[in-house]
Amino acid sequence: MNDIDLIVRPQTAPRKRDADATRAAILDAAKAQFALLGYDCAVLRDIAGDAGVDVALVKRYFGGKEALFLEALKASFGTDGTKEWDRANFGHDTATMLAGSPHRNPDRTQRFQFLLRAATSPTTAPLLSQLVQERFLAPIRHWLGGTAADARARVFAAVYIGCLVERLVRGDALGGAERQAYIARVAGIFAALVADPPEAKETTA
Amino acid sequence: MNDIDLIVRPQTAPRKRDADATRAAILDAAKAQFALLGYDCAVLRDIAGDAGVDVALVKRYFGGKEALFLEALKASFGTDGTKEWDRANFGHDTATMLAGSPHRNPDRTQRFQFLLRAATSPTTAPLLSQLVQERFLAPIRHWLGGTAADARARVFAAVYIGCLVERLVRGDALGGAERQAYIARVAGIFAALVADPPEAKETTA
DNA sequence: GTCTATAGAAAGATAGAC
DNA sequence: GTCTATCTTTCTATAGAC
Repeated sequence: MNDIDLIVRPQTAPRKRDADATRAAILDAAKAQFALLGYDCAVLRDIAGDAGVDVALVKRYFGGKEALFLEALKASFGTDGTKEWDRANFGHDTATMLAGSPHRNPDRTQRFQFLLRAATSPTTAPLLSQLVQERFLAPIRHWLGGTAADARARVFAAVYIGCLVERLVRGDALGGAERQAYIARVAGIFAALVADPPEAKETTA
Repeated sequence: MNDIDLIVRPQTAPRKRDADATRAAILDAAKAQFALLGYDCAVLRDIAGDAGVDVALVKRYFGGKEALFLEALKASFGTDGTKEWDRANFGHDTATMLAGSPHRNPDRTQRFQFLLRAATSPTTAPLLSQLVQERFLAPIRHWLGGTAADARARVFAAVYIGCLVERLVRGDALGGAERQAYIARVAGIFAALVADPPEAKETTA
């Protein structure tokens, strides 16, 4: 963040000497790098570099790459929980978010990207299936309620994930009528999943 | 495949000396390894090992890791095209496939896994966005037709991808009533996308 | 608390023997 | 056509100086 310190005093006082700040800086850089590159391609040197410190400190504060990843993982599963979801507007709000550019909500996007990469990396995937169950699928299932809640939660999660993946692949945001149609379709799918009986009509907005 | 040759004649005639067979064996092993581990984690030595040959032959036949990957990529985009999709039963058939275990259709699963890993690897992702547009999204858009075909194609692709990701994360197949509910929901979503007007009712099967 | 220096492993590329 | 041997790079991990 603020590497002016490094330039001004190169050797004598190597850094600000604040353990908590250093730790936090490393963790932030790690979350960003793991989200961007995945566990296997992320490099401790670069993470340390982004945080403005030396690699050795990563070991000092976290013990190693895997431990650092686990810490970043826990932080990225932070509760954007189902608590505050509103049954009436959820579908439309979420669809609007998914139709937009990833840059609109960089923090959320980074967290999702982190989890997607973690889930698709052969090294870290085993760590996730349980966490996904507990902290993603179970809350959705509970929030949805009703009959066949498990199946509906899975479809729900699949659509959500798929839209996010699709958004990552297409870089730019949709616009105009296509955007409106996209939102309407996705909102309709979510609405039908929230409404318990499968005969429920798709609502357009 | 047949490494008895190696055991019987260890040095004198190292292998069967069949260029085409060797090339094909390497390519098959590469497709499997890239699908399983992704570009970054896949190791040429192991690919060669699976094919029953030495690493040096990979260079000889393909030139290097990246060239080998590109070849495997082209092969994995093989046309399971929209040509033979049946408008009436497509939704239900696809949903049934998606509800099953990945082991039911290992070849298709491997191709998808290859593409998913390729799309999420920072190294290979840039190679894909164009190919995805041309050989995945465009055919779907064309097959769907009607109004807002692009938006519908994107939602279609998102649901498809999401279901496949979800299936990869949950290892085991669904069963019983949950399975039926899952199929009904997913089939309904596809049916609504195939039917042009967004006011279309979700059909259960 | 922070950095320098180095060890050790792994993997891609390449040259040359058979 | 196929394999052995080696070079070079890259990254994690660790020990030790300031």
